[in-house]
Formats: sequence, C-alpha cells, structure tokens
Amino acid sequence: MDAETADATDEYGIPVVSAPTDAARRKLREITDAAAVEFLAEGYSAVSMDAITSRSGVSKATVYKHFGNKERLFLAVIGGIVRKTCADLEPYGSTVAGAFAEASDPRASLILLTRGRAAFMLRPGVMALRRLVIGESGRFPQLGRLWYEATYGMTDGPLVEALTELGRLGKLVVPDPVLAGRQLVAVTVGVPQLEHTFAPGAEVDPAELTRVVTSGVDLFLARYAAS
Amino acid sequence: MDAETADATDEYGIPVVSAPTDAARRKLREITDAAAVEFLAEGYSAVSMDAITSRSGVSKATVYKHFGNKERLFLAVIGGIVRKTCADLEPYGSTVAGAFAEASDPRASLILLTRGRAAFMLRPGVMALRRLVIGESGRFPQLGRLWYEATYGMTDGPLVEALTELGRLGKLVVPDPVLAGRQLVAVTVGVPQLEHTFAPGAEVDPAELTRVVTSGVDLFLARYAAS
DNA sequence: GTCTATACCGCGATAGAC
DNA sequence: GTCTATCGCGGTATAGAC
Repeated sequence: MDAETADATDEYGIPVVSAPTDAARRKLREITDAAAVEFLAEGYSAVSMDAITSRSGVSKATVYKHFGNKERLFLAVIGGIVRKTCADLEPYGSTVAGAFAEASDPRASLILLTRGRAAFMLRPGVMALRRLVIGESGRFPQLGRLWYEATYGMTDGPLVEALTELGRLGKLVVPDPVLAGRQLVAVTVGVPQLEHTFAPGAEVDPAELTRVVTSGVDLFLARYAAS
Repeated sequence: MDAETADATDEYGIPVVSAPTDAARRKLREITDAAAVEFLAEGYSAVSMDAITSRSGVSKATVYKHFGNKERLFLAVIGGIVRKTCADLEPYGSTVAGAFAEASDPRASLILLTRGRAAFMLRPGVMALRRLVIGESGRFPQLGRLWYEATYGMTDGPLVEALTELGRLGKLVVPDPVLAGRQLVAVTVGVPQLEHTFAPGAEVDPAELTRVVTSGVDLFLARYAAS
C-alpha cells in the first residue's frame, strides 16, 4: 500500500531501499498527522484509537508500541503542535517588537506588529488548536500553561522590553509596561479573537481586521504616546 | 432512599404525599444537577450516562424517558445554564449601562460597570462554563452562538446605546460605538479573562482586578473622552 | 517493528416487570 | 413513571506470528 515494498525501484531501475529508521519515522509521522486531524476536530475523549489507526493506515499495536497509551499520544501530538505554533508566532513577538523600538514611526510599527499577530492567531488551524487547548485544559493543565506562556506570556518578554525602550527614548510614557503590553494585545488581537472563538469556521475579513487593529493601536497610543 | 415512600409522615403523623408531578420534577432536577456537575467537569464525550445516573440516584431508563438521548440531555442542561448565566449577567449590561449615561461621573460609572462584569465573568463556575462552551462549540455550534450573543453581543445592545447617548450629551466622542463597546470590554474584562481561560482554578485578586479595570477604563477614556 | 486477532470492559440505549 | 437486567457495539490495550 506504500512505496516500502521489497522490489520498489526508482526511474533507473535501481532498488529504492529506505533505511529502516526512515520507514519507522514515516509511520510515526503518519500516526501523528492522523492523530492531529482527529483530535483537533473532535477533542480528546471523542476520538478512538481505531479512528487514528484507520486514518493513518498503521496498525493499532504499532501506535501503542510508540506512544504507550492514548494520553501520551495526545500530549505528544498536541504538545508538539502547540510548540510549533508558538515558534511560528515568535516573529510577531521578538523580531518585530525589537525593530519597532527603533523605528521612526511607532504607530505604523505597532499596527504592523499587531496586525500580523492577529492574522496569525485568527487562522482556522490556530483557532481550532486554541479551542482544543481551552476545552482540555482541565484534563491537561500543562497544555494550558504552555499555550498561555508562549502566546500571551510573550507580553512579559520582548514586547515589554520594546515598550520600555520606547519609554526611555521618550516616545511613550508607560508607567506599567507589563499591563500596557496586555492591554495592547487585548485591544487589537483580542477584539476579533473573541468573536471567532465561539464561531468555528467564520471568515476573517482582512479589511475589517485592519480597521479594528488600527483603531486599537490608536486607542493604545491615545493613552501612552508622549504628549 | 428518598422521602417519597408510601408511609412517609410529617411531624404530626400526617402522611406526606407529594403530588406525582412534584416527585417527577424533583427527579428531573436531580438529573439535571448531576449532569451539570459531570459535564462541566469532564466535557461532553468523557461523561457516561452511567456516571450521571449514579450521581443523581435515578435509574438510566428514567433519564432516557425524560431526555431521549445524551445529546439532548447535554443541550437541555448546559443550554439552560447558559441562559441562566446570561440572565444573571444582564444587570451588568442594560441596567448599569443605562444609568451611567446620566451619571455625572462617566469614569466612575464605567469602572463600576466593567469591574462588576469582570468579577462575574471570572467566577470559577462561569469560567468553567465558558471553557466547556468553547471546547464543544464544534459539536454544538448553537451553544457557541448563544454564549457570544448573550455575553459579548451585548455590546451591540444597551452598552452601545449608552455610549451613543454619552456622545449626544457631549461627554464622549465616539465615531463607532459598536467597535468602542468591544474595545471597552476587551481592555477591561478581556485582560484578566485571557489569563484565567488557560488556568482553571486560579484565584482572582480583587485589588489587582480593580487596578486592571481602572487602567482599562482610563485607556478607553484617553481616546474617547470629549477633550 | 509491524501486523492480525482478541481479551476484557464500559458505553449508549432498550425491554419488560411493577 | 420508575426500576432491574440486558443487549450489542465499540472502547483501550495486549499477545503472539512474522
């Protein structure tokens, strides 16, 4: 059913023999891919190991050899996706935040930063992951902590540093940079996110998103911009 | 096992015979109470009908007589709680919002309004309900719509009217009252809510809540207060 | 390492006595 | 209306061949 038969050849007739490790890794990848689809769509409890095995084409015994039980499989797969998602979000944290501290136009930089962050967070896959983490945060508190740390906890990191730096440069007056960072995220990303949290599959209108984010940044600057 | 035996008497020796309807209603109430506890703690799929019957003390057949199947039971119970919760939230929408439009001190009124709303939304039971609705919004989209309409959709209602009215009175300058309402909620209620969404059981510090809400209202007024 | 086959249990839902 | 007892299925997890 896959290309791993003993007599497989390439276009020159040369036998194609993957290293055993490669085959195992491919199977493993197919398991995690199938599990991700199922868990993201149905949640933890509603997904059966049968559903994952039949989607992945791998036998149930193999899945258990690799992951031990359902909880470990769930944590490995979803935890991995959370880490990956957070890594993809990173550019909208440190990089841009660090850059805008030196930019001549803080307003434009803030809009660029939060607009990109919002568009990323509103992507259907990211929203589905977020819903899953929230729904399972009772059973898997680790995931809730990890998600919060890597997404909003960022406001305790580079963004706060950037706001503090802008304060030193005299462009902003920010008495509490941590709180200000949270407010900035809430009033830009948070506004459209709130609606989409309860409406799976809703479309994101780019123009409307720009409008909301711009208004949020202006709201932020009306309070914190230096006179 | 309950007080519904045929020879039950009160303190005068007079037989206590509840109307059949009352007994049925009590059983029904015990079913919904047990189901609520289980569903709120475990989610939809992880809860078995056996768990609900054993917690309620009512037999499984009776549960099925009343509710037909598990999905209907879930929707009836959780939908009822959502409606009840939204009704309890109502005072922080229309009543206070209507009052603060005429108040001499909009800032104090806004703080009172959003502070009460935040404290309500952060109550553990409300947060647990919110997590459940989010987690099951794929399977039960009705609940997601109902929750959003009754909580944040409120910003399209009395709050927006109040903001508009304050605009007419010359106390605020609000070009887009709907967006402004969402921003007000996001920058007050939304800030602490975001943290607690991913940390079930976390405590709410009243002083910190007041500080965050007050700062949020000031942020809001810095942009929208009439010069 | 991976498969087929299966053990064992708990699930949602129902039948029929009372 | 409510119970006890049970059906049939699908759940997680494992044993043993290859």
